[in-house]
Amino acid sequence: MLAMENSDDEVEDENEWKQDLKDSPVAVSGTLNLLKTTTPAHRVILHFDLDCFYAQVEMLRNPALREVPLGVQQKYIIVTCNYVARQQGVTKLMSVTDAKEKCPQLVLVKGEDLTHYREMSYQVTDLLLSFSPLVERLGLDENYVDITEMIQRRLAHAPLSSFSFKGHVYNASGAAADAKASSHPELALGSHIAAELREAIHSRLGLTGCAGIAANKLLAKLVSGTFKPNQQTTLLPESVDDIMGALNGLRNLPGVGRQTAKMLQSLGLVNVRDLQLFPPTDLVREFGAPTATRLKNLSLGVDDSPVTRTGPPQSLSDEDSFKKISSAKEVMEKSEQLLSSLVERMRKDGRRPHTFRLTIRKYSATNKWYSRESRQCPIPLHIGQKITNASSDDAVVQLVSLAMKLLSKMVDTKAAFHLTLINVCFSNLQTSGRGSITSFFGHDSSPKTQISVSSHPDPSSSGPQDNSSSGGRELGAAHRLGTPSVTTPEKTTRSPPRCHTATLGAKTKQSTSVPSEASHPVTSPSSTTCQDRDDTAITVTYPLPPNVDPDVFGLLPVEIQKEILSESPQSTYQPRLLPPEPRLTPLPTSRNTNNTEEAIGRCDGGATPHQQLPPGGSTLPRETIMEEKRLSSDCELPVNVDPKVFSELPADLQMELMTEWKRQKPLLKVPAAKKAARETKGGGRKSQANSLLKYFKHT
DNA sequence: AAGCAATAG
DNA sequence: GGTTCTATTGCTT
Repeated sequence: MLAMENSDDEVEDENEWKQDLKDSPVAVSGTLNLLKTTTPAHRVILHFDLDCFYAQVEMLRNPALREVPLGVQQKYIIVTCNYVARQQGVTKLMSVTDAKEKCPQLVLVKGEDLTHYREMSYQVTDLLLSFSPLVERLGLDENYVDITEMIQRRLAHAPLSSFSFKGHVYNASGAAADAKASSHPELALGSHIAAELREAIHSRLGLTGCAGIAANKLLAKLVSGTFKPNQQTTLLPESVDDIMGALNGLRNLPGVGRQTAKMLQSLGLVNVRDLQLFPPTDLVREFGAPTATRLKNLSLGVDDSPVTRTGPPQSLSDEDSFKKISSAKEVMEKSEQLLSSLVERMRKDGRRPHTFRLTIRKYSATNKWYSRESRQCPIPLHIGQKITNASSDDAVVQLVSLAMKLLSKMVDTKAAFHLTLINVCFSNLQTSGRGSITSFFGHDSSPKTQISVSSHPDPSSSGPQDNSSSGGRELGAAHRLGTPSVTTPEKTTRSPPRCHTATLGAKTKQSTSVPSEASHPVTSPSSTTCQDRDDTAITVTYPLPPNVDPDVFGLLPVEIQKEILSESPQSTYQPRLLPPEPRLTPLPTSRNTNNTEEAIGRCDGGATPHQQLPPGGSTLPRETIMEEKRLSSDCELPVNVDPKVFSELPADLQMELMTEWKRQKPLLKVPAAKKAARETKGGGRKSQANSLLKYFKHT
């Protein structure tokens, strides 16, 4: 990007042009119209992860706990613990009995009530928001921050002199790292910004945490944990391959959960390298093009997903688990408890819920685990009003009766039943017409919206910005509705709420893009139609060189990928558009069924009973799968498609075609694969005589 | 819109 | 392994 600086005479070639368009509306207008401005630049993403969050909050509330081994307990589980306890062998999700065994002096505090954690969590987010508008929450204790703009601003009028890294650099020690600082000025600056944010969070909120600084969310998250308590790590592009390779199993890739890992394992894939090398066509067959592409990219450390601002929550729920509840009366009492607190939370939020859901977990020997079922319904207007308005024990009563109706749709209350969990949930939250809420969520009431740009006063180097100035974004405190601001040192001034975009009512998803007035004299307001944040469109990845499409990238031969990633000569790849290919007739599942037997138990010890694998060649032993790549792929082609011709097509096109052809494949497969795991679902429960209804006249 | 699965912390 | 108490997204009907 610096290279572009002196490129007055440099001709933008088509690819860069297009890339710019996709990359950043702002950069586009700047770049196109005045060549001088810094171009897209690499994104720099910060991942911030609070250290043993619940334990920290408890230690904050009671400082005496800092010196003792502390565990936060929910039911009979230690959900987290401080580092003193960890040194004694206590770990997360350990049972209380095990923990006490390991560490008899362990001090326990109850943590079922998340109120304090939630409040502190939002204070952290709010503090981060005061630095940059692009903050995405992940659970209560993690946040992503897109700090690209902050960096660009500093880079602009910066002491182009010495750059250095704050904190650790992945796979590079002090001296070597410093040498690299000048070749990665954005990341170097990013590391300083990370240090400032951590310091702000420490000094103002008293909390410590880890930060990861990298080119995308995936990498930032992965790197943030490399030095554990209260430290930070920056990942340089040349180390991407290292950090991906260092992952222990595919399960450690964010986005790959248990089920996906299982399916991958059934394909013979157990570590990241396996996935990197696995033939794209086979992956598409198993998962469909979009997921296949995502998985491939994840394995390579490629992630173009934007940091999406997290708004106020889209649902509020309260739940409790227990050994046994088996009577309608107990359900009512429990529901009332839960609803009382939920309604109170809802009232503080200020928005009005329009749908209500009841979720239960039934006990049964076969169905012992993980089956929740739920029923939901609209909330009648008169009940909705009572929630937000005056003290509404009234609302609670009505809601309990609603809950019982929903319950009767799931259990035969006349017969014996056994519940182990109840959850009540408000969703479809709408901001009430011009109320207090409007001012808080005002111009951005949609929970998730992407902000392309903010008109920043520029904090210029440190400290949160003065959010009372321009811009009309008073995001600070946006989430803590009703919570009388606690300890925010610099009280987040809820500035004159100018809800300019009077967007009440239906505002779903859209991108609000505000032209920047800051450093870029935006000149083509019209052309920039920066609504290119559309999910179906081609996505872009920043860590990749400017003219490489990430969707395609994942499908290139590995050598090429690595070459590209190592910043070697530009690939000659040109993004392809779909040719007017005439619709080919779908392959009528002429599946040459698995030409193989099982070979199931492969791949590491097979202690676990592998459920039988999905049909279609995936049951091959791993080596076979690897070797067989090409062959297996063309036997899937429709009869009227020449395999050779097909193989010549660009990989992304292959994927799209294949998805169309076997539109059903993944569909059939997935259920098949999960069948075993989930077959336990008991006999269907039919909605039953509403014996209970008579007790609730309702209205 | 409803219900559920998958993922995550 | 599916604990606890949430919350989000996407698929399917």
